Amino acid sequence: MKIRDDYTCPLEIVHDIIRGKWKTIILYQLKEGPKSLSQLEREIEGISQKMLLEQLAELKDFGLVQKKEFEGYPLHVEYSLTDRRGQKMVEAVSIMQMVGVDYMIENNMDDALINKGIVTREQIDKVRREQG
Amino acid sequence: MKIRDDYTCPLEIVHDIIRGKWKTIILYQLKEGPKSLSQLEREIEGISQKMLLEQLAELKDFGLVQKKEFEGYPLHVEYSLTDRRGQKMVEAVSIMQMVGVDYMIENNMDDALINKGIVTREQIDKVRREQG
DNA sequence: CCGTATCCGATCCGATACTG
DNA sequence: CAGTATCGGATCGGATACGG
Repeated sequence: MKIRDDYTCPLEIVHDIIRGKWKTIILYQLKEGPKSLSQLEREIEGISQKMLLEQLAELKDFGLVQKKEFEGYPLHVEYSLTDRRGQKMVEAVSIMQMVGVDYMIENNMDDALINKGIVTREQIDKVRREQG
Repeated sequence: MKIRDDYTCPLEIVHDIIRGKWKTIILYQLKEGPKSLSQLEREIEGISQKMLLEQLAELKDFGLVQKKEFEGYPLHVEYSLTDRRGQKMVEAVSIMQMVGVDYMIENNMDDALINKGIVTREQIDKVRREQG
């Protein structure tokens, strides 16, 4: 994915960014704070190093993620959300997360949610009562 | 794009939905209210009927969009956001829109924004002063 | 006006091998 | 640990034609 330079609609460009397979998950992981490449690689199940690096580079180009490199060996870098756009974008991602939870509850995928500690049985029951 | 049935992470599924080329724009258009197919086709520049129908079907499968069919000729249908998930998702899309605007302003793509009536010169100047 | 089917090039992404 | 390069299959999306 290459960021063009002739966008006429803001959504177009954001969408070009978000469509990569791993971007939302990466942003969501970085919500917890700065992380190293290997850390992200461990925490994001199924991602390859190549993909991770590619997606991070694009997020950086778009000003959602910034990179800090430390001197010395072993090499160490830290990726984190940018103050303005990165943080803002994570707000959107967080809402999308809620929408996903809603869908999973409605379609009886509760177990996966509970196993991952994303919600508790009690919260699901509450939502169920509200939905009817 | 097919919605799987073995998701373990809410973001995964939302991302599967959002990655299609036109979904965010369709959702954003529907924010204004129910619209017919042909109306959407006219308003979304560059989209083909095939794509529009495909994406609408997926949005419907995921419970973001609902469809209402009217009797008689000429045929008429109305697509609209669903009350809970559709409306919620558009909140996320709106935030993404803001992020896109931010990017375009920072990268001197003001003209496109102003031409489309998305923001005014004054608003941009204000943002510029805040950003420095 | 609304919807389905097919064909085909563009792109995405995973695996793998290699460098500083 | 962090990053680059390449290759090939899978998927996506545009064009086009056809049907209710």
